Amino acid sequence: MGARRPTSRDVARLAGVSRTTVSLVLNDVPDVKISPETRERVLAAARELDYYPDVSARRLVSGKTRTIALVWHRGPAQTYRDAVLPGFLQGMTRSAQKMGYHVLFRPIDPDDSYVELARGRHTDGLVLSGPRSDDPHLLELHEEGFPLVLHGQLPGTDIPSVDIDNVRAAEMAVNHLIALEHRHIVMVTNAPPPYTACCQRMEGYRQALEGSGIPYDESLIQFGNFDEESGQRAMENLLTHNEQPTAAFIASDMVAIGAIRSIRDRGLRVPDNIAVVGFDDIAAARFMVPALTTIHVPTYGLGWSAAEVLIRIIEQDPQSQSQVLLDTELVVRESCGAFSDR
Amino acid sequence: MGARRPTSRDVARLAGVSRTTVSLVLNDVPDVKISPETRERVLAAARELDYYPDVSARRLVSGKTRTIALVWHRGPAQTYRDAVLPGFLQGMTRSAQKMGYHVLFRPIDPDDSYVELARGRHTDGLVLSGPRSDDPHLLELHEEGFPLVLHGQLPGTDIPSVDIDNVRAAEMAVNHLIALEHRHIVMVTNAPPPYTACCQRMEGYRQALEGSGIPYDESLIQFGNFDEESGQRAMENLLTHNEQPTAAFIASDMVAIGAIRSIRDRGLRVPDNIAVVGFDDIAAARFMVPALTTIHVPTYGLGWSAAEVLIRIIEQDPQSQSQVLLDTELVVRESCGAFSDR
DNA sequence: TACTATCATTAACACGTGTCAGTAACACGT
DNA sequence: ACGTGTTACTGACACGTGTTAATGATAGTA
Repeated sequence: MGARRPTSRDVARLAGVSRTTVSLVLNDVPDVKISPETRERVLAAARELDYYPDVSARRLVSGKTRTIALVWHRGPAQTYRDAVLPGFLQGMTRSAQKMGYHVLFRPIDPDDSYVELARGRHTDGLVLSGPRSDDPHLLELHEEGFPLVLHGQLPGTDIPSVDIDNVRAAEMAVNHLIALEHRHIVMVTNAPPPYTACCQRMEGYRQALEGSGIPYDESLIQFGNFDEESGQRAMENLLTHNEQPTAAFIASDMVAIGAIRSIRDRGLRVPDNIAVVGFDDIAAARFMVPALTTIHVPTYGLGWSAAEVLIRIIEQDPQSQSQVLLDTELVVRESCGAFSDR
Repeated sequence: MGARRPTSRDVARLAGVSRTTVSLVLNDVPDVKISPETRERVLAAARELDYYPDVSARRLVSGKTRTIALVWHRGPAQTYRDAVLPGFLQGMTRSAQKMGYHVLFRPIDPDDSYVELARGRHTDGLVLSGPRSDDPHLLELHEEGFPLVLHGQLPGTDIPSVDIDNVRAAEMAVNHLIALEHRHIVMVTNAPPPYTACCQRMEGYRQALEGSGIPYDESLIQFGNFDEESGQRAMENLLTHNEQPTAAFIASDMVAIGAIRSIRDRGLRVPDNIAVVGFDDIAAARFMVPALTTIHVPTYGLGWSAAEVLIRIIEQDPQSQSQVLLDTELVVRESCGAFSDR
């Protein structure tokens, strides 16, 4: 009944020392001399009582929570973001755990707020994934000096961020098609132009073409919008209004699924008539027929880095590098036709 | 510089009242009379100072953290579990949020522990997903009365749990094949027999067959092991050692992907030669060719219920129902052949 | 007027920890 | 004998909140 959970005072009493000594021993405070036998007596008492210090009390006095949160904005790209979440979250949590931090998960809709996480000393810092540039709290918190890290870039701010190098990734994808002797390559973006990643991937497409002396033609680009349906429509437009391309760079696997459907609907085959390279390497890419050649995004690494950068900032580590760009990898499967010529 | 964050004492000073009054007003304590003008003065002061109460202090005194954790065991079924995580976690978090709780995410490897989450007053309760029956801490915590909810069932305990009705789901899947006039139906399980879900899905398969007077033959069952490769091997065995079946119930989509590959390798077609029904409805199921007919698992609902049940227990709500079984849905696509006869 | 009831407010304690300044006890060198 | 260090420990305060019992003021009765 009255089995109250033990406090450090109980441990002190049992070990016959003061509460201070208990704290010093259990926290291994450096530069403090405790005789070996006293130390052992304290440890034994703590073990006997199955004592665990109360984190709330500890946080109150230290002013640190040793907790960070992942604020996960929901939006139009829901299915895509669901594909990213497990890797990102696990990477972030592992990294945080390694440095002694816990992770709070907080999905939010466009309208609702997350400031209380910062304001009430709930967390020591936040990782924000998928924020809109018009987020009212974002700059406010940043200017107050509250530790923040973005997943994805927001142009025009100096808020630390973690992202992939979209330009290089897209360039790599298109270069692969060029190496397969394609010259007439269309593109469907992952999202509308307001999204930073969209423009960056277009830029990579442009650089790859120009690097090989192929003229860059904007009419060969259509904008996708995260989902299959947008890909189907975009590709339909491209096939209707242009000379038939031999290859397509679709800057999102989800969009690519729709685009491929549209190619098939015309009676054309992938990769024989049109080679396709996607972007993201979602789980389904491996299982499609033909398996999708795509850009692999290191979601685990992104989460890991996000936590690492954030915690560096929290602990005011001067060597904190604030803009991290991770490399991607091209995963060659079947849809690009690299293996199909015998 | 000295811009210390405001405390309730600052608010009290600014409003010209005592700290107690501030607390009473901001917490809307019932059965306490505060004059309207005082109340307004306090609220104004709090607004002006941008005051947010310190959660650590609040937790210390109340003894409640209003936080629950999701303990996510990693294991052999990694890719499958990654497919479940987003739905479950978001469902759990939404539900918790609605009741004023926060959610901590904690992935753990088979060896490492999670007891500190319970012991240090870190959380008020835990949702455990994918625990092994030999988990040493599990019963210990439960017997101490610490609030726990399992995702998935553990036979032989009375620990509250949330799961789908595997037996009925499997029965539904097989009945669908029977309704399509299949009589020779093989089965590949999702996992080896130690896993509860495996036996339950076998039981559903048996009940469906016997309900239609089809003899139940154990030699028509092979055990899968979460991944594609196991499915490929299992189906290969079935096709080698038995008369060729007309349909297959594969109790896991991931396993089904391998099984279908093995069917194709024999020169057979799905669903024309062999109809296939899977289980789980992972994201890829929609995109496969043919699209996979499967059992949809309400991951969001499972997470939602888990949090709901857990919080009921924490708040000692007497109407807490401790064993929840959620219904599943059969998603008819192409692989079962329901649409292929013209 | 005196006594009671209600109202609005507050002083004081408790929650469990980290840590600073201080204190005995003892050894050491001159 | 006296000052100086060192060792091993402790008393007391602080962190910011929720809450109970108490208080003064005001109104309502007899």
